[in-house]
Amino acid sequence: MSGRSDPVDKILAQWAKERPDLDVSPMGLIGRTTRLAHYLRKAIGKVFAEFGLQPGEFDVLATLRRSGAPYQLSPTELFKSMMVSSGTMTNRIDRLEAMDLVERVPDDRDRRGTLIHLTDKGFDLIEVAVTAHVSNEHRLLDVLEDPEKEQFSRLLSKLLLTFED
Amino acid sequence: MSGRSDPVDKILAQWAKERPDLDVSPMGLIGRTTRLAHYLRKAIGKVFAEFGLQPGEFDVLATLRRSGAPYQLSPTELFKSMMVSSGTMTNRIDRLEAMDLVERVPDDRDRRGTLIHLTDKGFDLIEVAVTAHVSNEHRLLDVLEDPEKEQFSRLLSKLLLTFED
DNA sequence: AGCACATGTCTTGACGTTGAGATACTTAGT
DNA sequence: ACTAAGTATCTCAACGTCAAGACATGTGCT
Repeated sequence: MSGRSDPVDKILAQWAKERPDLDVSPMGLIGRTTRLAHYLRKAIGKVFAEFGLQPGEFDVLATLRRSGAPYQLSPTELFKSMMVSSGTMTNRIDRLEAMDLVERVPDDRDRRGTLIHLTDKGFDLIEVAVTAHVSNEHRLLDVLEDPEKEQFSRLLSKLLLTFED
Repeated sequence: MSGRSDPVDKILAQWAKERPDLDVSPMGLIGRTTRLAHYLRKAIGKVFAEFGLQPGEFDVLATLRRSGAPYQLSPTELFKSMMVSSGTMTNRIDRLEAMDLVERVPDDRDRRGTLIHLTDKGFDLIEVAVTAHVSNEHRLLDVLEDPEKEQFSRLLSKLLLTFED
């Protein structure tokens, strides 16, 4: 059988009673996904806060870090990879620059462009922050067995691919 | 094997190269979840917009509708069930009231309280909006086989329950 | 070369949400 | 009855995000 009931089950039961003409089963899957994302975001954000970072700021530093040496990307590469608007990225970079975690350097190849470069201070910070973050993520997924995690990822990926095209 | 690769796989590969000391596998599951939630939110919001509603406004109307006759709940019941702050709920109710979709009525049993009541206009609107919404949700999950949906829901629920306590 | 269109970044105003606090009312204990 | 703590709702300032547009530079076509 399926496990204990969660709040989403109650919602589905209400709809079944009020609108028996509708098959509201997709609400279960979608509602749980958005709800889970909400909790994950919150739990993960707590760790970021310990390092004085907001989620969006962490994302920028992490993206620069994992891009490898020389740890710099253009604002456009950054905002496209994290699905936010260009204006949002400008603001994030402004804040990170004020904290001396990144710096704007002119792009020699394209005089319209700027490259966002991780400073030494930014590198050191994201290095420890990522370690704590990943450890936290392990903890959050602790209830799932390894095969469950794999299956979960497979299903997520299958659905995700219908959007990423 | 697992299906085609998605953008999250690229992120994991980058981390594997840059930080081989870390087991970043939870990033895969969590990253896909938040990413999926982002796309779902966007795709679902389009349908709401067709009815002149924002996601949060739709949520309020839908919660009132599925609560059954007499279609009224207190602001506190509303904001707690949808995990937003009380201030957010005040704003949403203000907007819905300006559209004549809900009305504030005094609570006889508790003079501090107010009950948010779905107007006839609000009822008629959410009735058609929910129908369109559910149909849209079916479409969004079309790629998944029925057993996959069940498994997906089970895994989501298992993880979700670790937060809802 | 010259011109039209595309691209990169930043600016601006508006929006929804948050969290802290204010106010009014209720409940429970003495 | 009275008081202290709790509850319900709203207010307010701050914040991050977005969408549209401005401006500068780059690219491709004739």
